[in-house]
Amino acid sequence: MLSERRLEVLRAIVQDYVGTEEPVGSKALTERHHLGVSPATVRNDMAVLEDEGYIAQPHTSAGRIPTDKGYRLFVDKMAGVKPLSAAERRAIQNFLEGAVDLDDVVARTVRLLAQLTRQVAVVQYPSLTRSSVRHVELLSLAPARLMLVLITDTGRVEQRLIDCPAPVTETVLADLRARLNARVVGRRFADVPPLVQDLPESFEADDRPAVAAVLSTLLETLVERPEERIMLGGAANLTRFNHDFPLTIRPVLEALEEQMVLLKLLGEATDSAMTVRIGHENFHEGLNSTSVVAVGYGSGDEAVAKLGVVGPTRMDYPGTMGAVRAVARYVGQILAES
Amino acid sequence: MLSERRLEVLRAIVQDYVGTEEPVGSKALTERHHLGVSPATVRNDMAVLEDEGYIAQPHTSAGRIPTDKGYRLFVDKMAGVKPLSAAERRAIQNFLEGAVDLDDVVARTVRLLAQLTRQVAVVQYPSLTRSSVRHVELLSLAPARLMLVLITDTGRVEQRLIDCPAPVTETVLADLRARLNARVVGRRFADVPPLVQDLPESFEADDRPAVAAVLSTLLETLVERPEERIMLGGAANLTRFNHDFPLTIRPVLEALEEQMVLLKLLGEATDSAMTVRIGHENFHEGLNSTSVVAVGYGSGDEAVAKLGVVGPTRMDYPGTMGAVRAVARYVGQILAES
DNA sequence: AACTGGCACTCGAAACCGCGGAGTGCCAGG
DNA sequence: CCTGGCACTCCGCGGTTTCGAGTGCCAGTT
Repeated sequence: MLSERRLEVLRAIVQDYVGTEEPVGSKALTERHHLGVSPATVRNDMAVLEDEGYIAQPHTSAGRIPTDKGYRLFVDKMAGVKPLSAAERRAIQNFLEGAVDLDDVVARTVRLLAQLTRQVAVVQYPSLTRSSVRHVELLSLAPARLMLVLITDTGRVEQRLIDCPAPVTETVLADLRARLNARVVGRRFADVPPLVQDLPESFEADDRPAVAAVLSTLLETLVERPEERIMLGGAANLTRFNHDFPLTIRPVLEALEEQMVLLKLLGEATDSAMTVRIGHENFHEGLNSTSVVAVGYGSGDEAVAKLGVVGPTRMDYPGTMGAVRAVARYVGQILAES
Repeated sequence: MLSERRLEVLRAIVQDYVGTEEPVGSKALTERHHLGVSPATVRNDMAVLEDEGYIAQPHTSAGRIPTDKGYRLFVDKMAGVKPLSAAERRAIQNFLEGAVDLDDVVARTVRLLAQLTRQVAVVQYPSLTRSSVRHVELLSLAPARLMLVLITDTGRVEQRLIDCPAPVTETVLADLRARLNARVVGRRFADVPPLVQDLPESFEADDRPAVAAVLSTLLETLVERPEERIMLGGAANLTRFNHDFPLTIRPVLEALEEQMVLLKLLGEATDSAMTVRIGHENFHEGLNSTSVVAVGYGSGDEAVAKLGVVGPTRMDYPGTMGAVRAVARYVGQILAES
């Protein structure tokens, strides 16, 4: 176990390094923080911290920088979540309230997060699988061609084209529309399948194939396509750090273009606890010197999607966590209102 | 006027520079291209080309690189549009045909363009203002709360919430829905306003405010919100060039995050001719060493939106133009089919 | 035992230097 | 009008030097 002062030294190192982006030495430490001990003592502490793997030297006789393990200890034991200022909160609220539809909410959220944290922001669209049906609409575009429009309680709209095996009359369509809505409105997506299974049987034999086609498309949309959409922004912030590396920015940009990677980045945890993944804790090569701060958000009590930021491991964790949490809350509010 | 051979020299310089990314000298030129003259002669030609402003030296006694003006002459007079190989065409077709909805079409198009050109791809969603109405749907979410869903012939779907001043009965709603569709389906957006102006008058006085609310939201969606959405991809390609400059990648990334800038980049020309804007021809600072190749695409004869790529001025213009044009065509086809 | 001042040592970053070579401009001759 | 030759320029590269921040260790103090 590390003594109290050693922890204090680690904290000081993290803070200084985050600020200056340069390895921090014993002398600078004692000057900028009043630790009440001499540089020599700090050096001894540093040697211990290094043995334990919390800090490292880029090369002999340079200052120390925190390791992933060091950052981990920092966020677990020492870093609070810095709340935002009142002004910031108001700005968030105002900015998000101007949104006209779901796309706009997500777009604004991304911008907001990127600006607030000065890092790359990632926002997942409210997931289909965790939300519920507000309305199902069926439109006839041509005699044997329908469009299915699905509206969720989070304001998301999905549409699908359906080619029917046979023409469908308006009356049948209206009938189907009414029954469908009666059964599924208000239901969670996952609960829908059993509720509509027997629907075709209540129609004339001639119409059953068409009804079946509609249902299969509906179920496909609801369940079988967990393809989640994601929006990201603030990529320009990648250039703020990384003075040394087009070398390191490259794989990050590549990773950020992969929807799958982004989804995994945000994590699959369904509860709304904030997760911080640091450096090598990220499974993905090329994200080994980045950290991800993510949290769920939702219109109600439960999270329907996640959002977060990815930045260099040397980030201001308390500040970033504060911003992420605050934005998630406000987005949740906005979604609940619409 | 430049002699035939001087043009040939310019072409050779452009091609070599695009390939090697290094200033090209007279000797290398005569070796790689059989110009039939000696290096000394080429040097004289180069001197002339430099006087005319088509090429420049990074510093005395270095090779030459093309200026923006040089590239301009190159694409105007010398560069054809390199057609894609049959294999590439097939790949495009296959890839785009897998799309399930408009979002997916756009997403796939962006990927495709980025991969094909190895540059940053920009695709504008089919514009609202230039497309026509396929269907208007009205849903009642609560007694005095409606949702308007608008489906365009390009498959785009817009939805809006409407708060009505008074509750609306289902019959009135059905009536309104039917009349609305009868009047506007198949119409271009711009033509809609006069067609619905007198609609409120045909309803009971009690319902007119609600009808008016619906109409105003509809018109707002059709006309007053020319906010276009844009998707981009392939940002990682920015790192392929620019070995020298995180300095130059920064402003580009920033510019690419501004929807407005992107829209202007694609240009406002409504016809489907391809535009190439080179270096300083771009109004925007920070895009001064990038070129933009853009072209309109559409489901029919007329362009409903644009797409293109942005890359370094030293790009393979014929190849890029070929890819952009081909992708635009196939996307047009796909949209027409859906 | 814990802390401190002192000291020799290490090693990267920056400055400096010299050189090779690609490329140029110019000129005189075909 | 083209060409070979020639002197010149300057960048890029590798090696050396210097400088200084920072370290580890030790002996001395509290």
